Formats: sequence, C-alpha cells, structure tokens
Amino acid sequence: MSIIEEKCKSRGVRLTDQRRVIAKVMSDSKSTFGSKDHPDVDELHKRVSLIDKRISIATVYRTLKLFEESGIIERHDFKEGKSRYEPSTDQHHDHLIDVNTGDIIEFVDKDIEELQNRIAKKLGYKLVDHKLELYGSKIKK
Amino acid sequence: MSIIEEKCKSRGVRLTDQRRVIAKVMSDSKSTFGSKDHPDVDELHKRVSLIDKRISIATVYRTLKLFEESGIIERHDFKEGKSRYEPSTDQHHDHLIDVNTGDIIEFVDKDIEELQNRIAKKLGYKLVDHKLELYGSKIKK
DNA sequence: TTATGTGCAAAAAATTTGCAAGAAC
DNA sequence: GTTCTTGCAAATTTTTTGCACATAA
Repeated sequence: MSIIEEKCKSRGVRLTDQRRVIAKVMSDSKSTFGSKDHPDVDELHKRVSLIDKRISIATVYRTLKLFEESGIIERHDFKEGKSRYEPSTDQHHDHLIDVNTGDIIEFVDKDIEELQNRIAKKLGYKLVDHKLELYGSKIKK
Repeated sequence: MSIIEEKCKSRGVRLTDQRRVIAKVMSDSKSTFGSKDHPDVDELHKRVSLIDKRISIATVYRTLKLFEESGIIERHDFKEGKSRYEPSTDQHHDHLIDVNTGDIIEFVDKDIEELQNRIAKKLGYKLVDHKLELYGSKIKK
C-alpha cells in the first residue's frame, strides 16, 4: 500500500480504485538526490493511464484537489501556466528552479524560515503560509 | 506625461493612444501607505475603458506583455488563477498577502536578499530571479 | 512609405462542472 | 440503500492569435 494511500486511510478519505492508482503514482514521483520530479496534471494522467487507461483526466483533477485539501500532497505554481504536484513531506522545504533545464532542487534553510516569521510579525501579521522560489543558472566549475 | 509613458520613450517603445492610456492607468495604480493595488487584466481593462471604451482586452494583454518584457512593469502570479501587475520600482521588494482581505503589503528586507544569494550559491547556482510571498493574517492589538 | 499596432472573433490551454451511471460503505 | 465518485462532454476562465484595417515614425 502506498504512503499516500495510507494517509488517505488515516484521514478518512474514501478510497476507490482510481484514487489508489493516483496515490501510487504520486507516491512514486520521487527522485534522485535533492532533485524531485514535481509532475503536472498532464504528466500524472499519462502515468496513471499506463496502469489503468480508463481513468479520466477529470478524475485526476478532482483527486489532486482532494489530496491537496487533505494536506496529503502539495501544489506549486512555478513560473509556467500549470500546476505541479509533490507528496507532502514532514519537513517544509523550498525550491530552486534551474532556469535552463527546468530541474527543481529542494532545500531547507532554517534562517530563511525564521527571517520570514520575523518580517511578518514586524508588519503586524501572523505568518500562515509562504512561498519562496529561487530561479538560478548553474555555475560551471 | 505618465511615468510609464516616459519609460517607453526612453526605451524606444513605440507609443500609441492605447498604450498611452494603459501607461497612465498603470502609473496611477498606486496606493496608500505600504499597500499597493496590483490590478489584474480585467480590472485594468475596466479602468482603461473608462478613458477610452474602444480599447480591446487583447490590446491590454499585448501591451502588458510588452511593458513587462521591457522591464517597465512587473507581473505577479499570486495564489489565484490570474496575473496581477505593478509598475517596476527602483528598489526590489517582496509581498505579504493578507489571507483574509487580499490586501498586499510590500516590504524590503536586505537580509532576505542576501540569504537567498547565499543559498543559491551553496547549491551551485547563480541567482537570476526569485519570488517570495508571505501569506499572513493580521494580528489584532 | 513601411513596419507595427489594433479590434474582433475564434482558438488555445488549463481547469471545472452537470449529469446519468457506477461504486463504496 | 444512501451517499459519494466517475466518465464524458460541455462549459469556464485566462490568455493568445490570425487577419484585415488603421496608425506611428
């Protein structure tokens, strides 16, 4: 049983064959080193179709929204039109996007998190969410 | 002559009646205190139409894209479907979005900028752009 | 004059939705 | 059995584009 399927169970999200397939595909959407794959809806639908070609894209959309609202996956809107998804992780992280290749590198930085909290507070706000995306080009050695 | 119209001149962007109107509307899209208005395309088209109702939304789209590519205005994609725009400023700033009211507060923080550079460098990248958005709810006193 | 811009309506692209049929619990 | 989910196709929403006409320099 995939990690995401387990999370559905523990959160009382009803499971169907379709959702199980989407859960598996999302759970498998990991990657090499610090860089993850963050598939978009179309890519997910393609992967899902390899397992069960009768699953419609509408179901993919509905299921991703459901998983996102349940905190099981996360949606990102990087600088392109479409949304990209990744399984939620225990530890919050931000993203660096390689402007030349489109690769996504994840990183964690405690100082940044603290600084953001401090800035929000100074402005009279309680931070409830944030988005930090760095866009960079690789330095050749 | 609006500030944006002046920038067009100095950058060799050809001016038309329509572009002058859009330039004026964007130049006027400022605001109170630290909070700016960041209108979306539809809102801009409405404001533009008050001055000249024959200007089409296609022209608004085309002109905003042109201004953006010339570095005259900036586009943001906050957590909604549509893009919002603001005139470029001398000093880079980031945004805090009030999750309850939708208000946008601008802020400048040198430490954050430095930290981002340092992180990119550590990952082997040269930072070419970034996006930092804080989402918060007002602390009542 | 010559390259560029504009309006219109149609096209794209991403996402959502109504509805009848099917599955979960 | 009742409530929730799905597939399909149609509808929405935001943005782009082809083309004939109009305008800037």
